[in-house]
Amino acid sequence: MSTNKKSSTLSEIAKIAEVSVMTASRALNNQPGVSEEKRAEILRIAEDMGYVANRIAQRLSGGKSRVIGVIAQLHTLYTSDLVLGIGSALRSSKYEMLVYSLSDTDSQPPQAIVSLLRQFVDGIIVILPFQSDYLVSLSDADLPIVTIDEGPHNNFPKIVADNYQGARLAIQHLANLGHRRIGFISGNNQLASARDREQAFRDMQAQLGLDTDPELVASGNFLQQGGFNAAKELLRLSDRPTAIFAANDISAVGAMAAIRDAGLNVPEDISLVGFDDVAVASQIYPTLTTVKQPSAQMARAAVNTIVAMIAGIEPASSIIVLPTELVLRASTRPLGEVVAMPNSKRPRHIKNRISPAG
Amino acid sequence: MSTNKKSSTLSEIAKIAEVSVMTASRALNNQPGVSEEKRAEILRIAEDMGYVANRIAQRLSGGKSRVIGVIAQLHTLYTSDLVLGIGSALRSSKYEMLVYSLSDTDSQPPQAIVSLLRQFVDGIIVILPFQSDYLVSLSDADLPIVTIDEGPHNNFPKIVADNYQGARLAIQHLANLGHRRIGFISGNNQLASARDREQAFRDMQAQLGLDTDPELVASGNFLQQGGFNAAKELLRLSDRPTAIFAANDISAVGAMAAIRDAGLNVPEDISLVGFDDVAVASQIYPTLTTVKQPSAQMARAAVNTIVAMIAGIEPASSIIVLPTELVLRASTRPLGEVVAMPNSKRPRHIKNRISPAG
DNA sequence: ATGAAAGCGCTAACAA
DNA sequence: TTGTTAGCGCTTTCAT
Repeated sequence: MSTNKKSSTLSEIAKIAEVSVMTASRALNNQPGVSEEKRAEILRIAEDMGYVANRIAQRLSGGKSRVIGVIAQLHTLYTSDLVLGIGSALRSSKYEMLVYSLSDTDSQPPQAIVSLLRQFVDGIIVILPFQSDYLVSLSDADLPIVTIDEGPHNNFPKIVADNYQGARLAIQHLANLGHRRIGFISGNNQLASARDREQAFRDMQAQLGLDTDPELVASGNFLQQGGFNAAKELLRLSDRPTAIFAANDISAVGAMAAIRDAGLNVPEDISLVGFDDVAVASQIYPTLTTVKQPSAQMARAAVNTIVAMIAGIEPASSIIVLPTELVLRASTRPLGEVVAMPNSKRPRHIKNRISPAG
Repeated sequence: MSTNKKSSTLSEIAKIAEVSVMTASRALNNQPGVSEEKRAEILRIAEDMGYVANRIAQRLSGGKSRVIGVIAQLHTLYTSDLVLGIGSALRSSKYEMLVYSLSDTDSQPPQAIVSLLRQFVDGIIVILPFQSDYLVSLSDADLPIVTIDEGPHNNFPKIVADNYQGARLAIQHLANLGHRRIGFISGNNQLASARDREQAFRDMQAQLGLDTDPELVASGNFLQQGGFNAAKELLRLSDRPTAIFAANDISAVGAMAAIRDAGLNVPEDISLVGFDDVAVASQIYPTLTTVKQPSAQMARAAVNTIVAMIAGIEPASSIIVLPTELVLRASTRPLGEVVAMPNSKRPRHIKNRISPAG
């Protein structure tokens, strides 16, 4: 089929086709100004020689590289999901994706990377880490940027999940099950998502007439250890909560460990709800009731937005909010329901069996 | 500080310093042929103007981009760990990392990406997916390539974990606990790692005089669902195994679900061991005894190798094998040991009624 | 020690 | 419709 010798150049193609480089360029880029015969001929030759345009050169000469840069903290499960989603959304476009992974200690990319990306890519999708101040250093560029999630100093178009509504669903669910004393494990409040979830919790406390002791809010950090510590605190309360809502799934995993550590069971003694619906939520035991972020849709929205911006179309709205959804699993149950517990099987009040698939 | 206007160019720096572009280039690249005064002067100005070299241009003109490409399947937990490790290993070097994420359906990158990377990066680290045939299309390039894990058609320097030894450790551990009837859930046998682990299992069966019924080997695929199905098979055996060794952690997670589904408990009824030591291994309940892959070391070795190759140093050995290690957790226990179950540890039997709030 | 010239592979802008 | 001329920002080679 195609000889894969040394990645031929445009001028080689042009020479063989006996046309100028520009004609070859136009033909290959589907631009007008080439006769159909020549175009076909050139395309054939290019195909034949396995020609692949050099994006570096294209970019340097003022063109597009057709590469989208993604900046993300890959060690965060939820962020990984988003990156995967962006990847597949991009696959149906003519763009490729290259990812820069923030280290877990760095909360912002080194200047070198920012410049590198700016030089090379046509647009950047940033999945916001805890700190996003560095974004301002990008803002004067003519490079399209879209962010997922919202942080301070963020003037770019953003894609967010409806965190507030999602958290409301979670609390409502617990309230429906009869819980009135619900603990909350907060996230990292530098992130709007964390603040929204907490606000929803507080609003629902008032709205539904739940217990409102301040000690019912324990501060976490979106990490497992933080969830563990926060849950420990909640369990130490003289009148401990009958349910806990953790600001994300990983915190909930930590909380579950703390609950077990205290000799209690989920959901018999304490119902537990997370947020995100990352893979581990359906892998742990009991499986975790959680609020699903629409990460695939968010990824697609981010891709659509950035592609439009690259095409010169300003996004209609500077913020797109996507709906969240409650996923019922086995970590919640009605308060006070008396259950017979067979030795061999855990009681299951929710029909969801353990799903083997992630 | 540094004005961040429009990313100044070499010629601007040169003009201000009143030298030629070449002199500026030499100064900034630490090359000989510049007087110390001029060098200092130029460096100062560059610093001052926030000059950042354009790697695209550097690369196009035959230089290095100082970027390492990584090709990986990010949706695999273990692979993610490796990528993170590569990132941090690289952080202490002058290289940056850009990741291309294979989709879970594609097992090889599109030609476009391969060309793109070849044009842009100084070297590529490939974390092998199940199929790696595409590697051959790279082999005639003068681009340094290192792979992690081993697949077919792989003539590049490779970094691997000692899968064989690790699996031996796992089986030995189970045998030490008294298990004689051990089931095995295989991985994807296109991968050498999967084959090595299975071989170790078979060798140990013979060596330790364990039960060797062929039905004790159930075929999985390194995925959760595969582990689930395989475990189901093993549990259906009339004389079912007392312990199961899964070829990776995700399979083990699936197996654990299957075991619970059958009304059995880990580790009381069945001991379970995984492989990899990904995050979920310590997040599930009970925590999973597993064989830890030295992913940080592997990442570092890959980085060292690729950096050396870029510098023109051929690696001493074409394969580097790093040791694995058994991590003891809660999913294994001595066969037949009668355990008293303290109320606080065995959740199933306790019944902490919660008084209604109010 | 310094600089001028040429070119990497491509694409805008302008001729013909 | 086609080709020519620049030039992206840098580095190599070859002068000086």
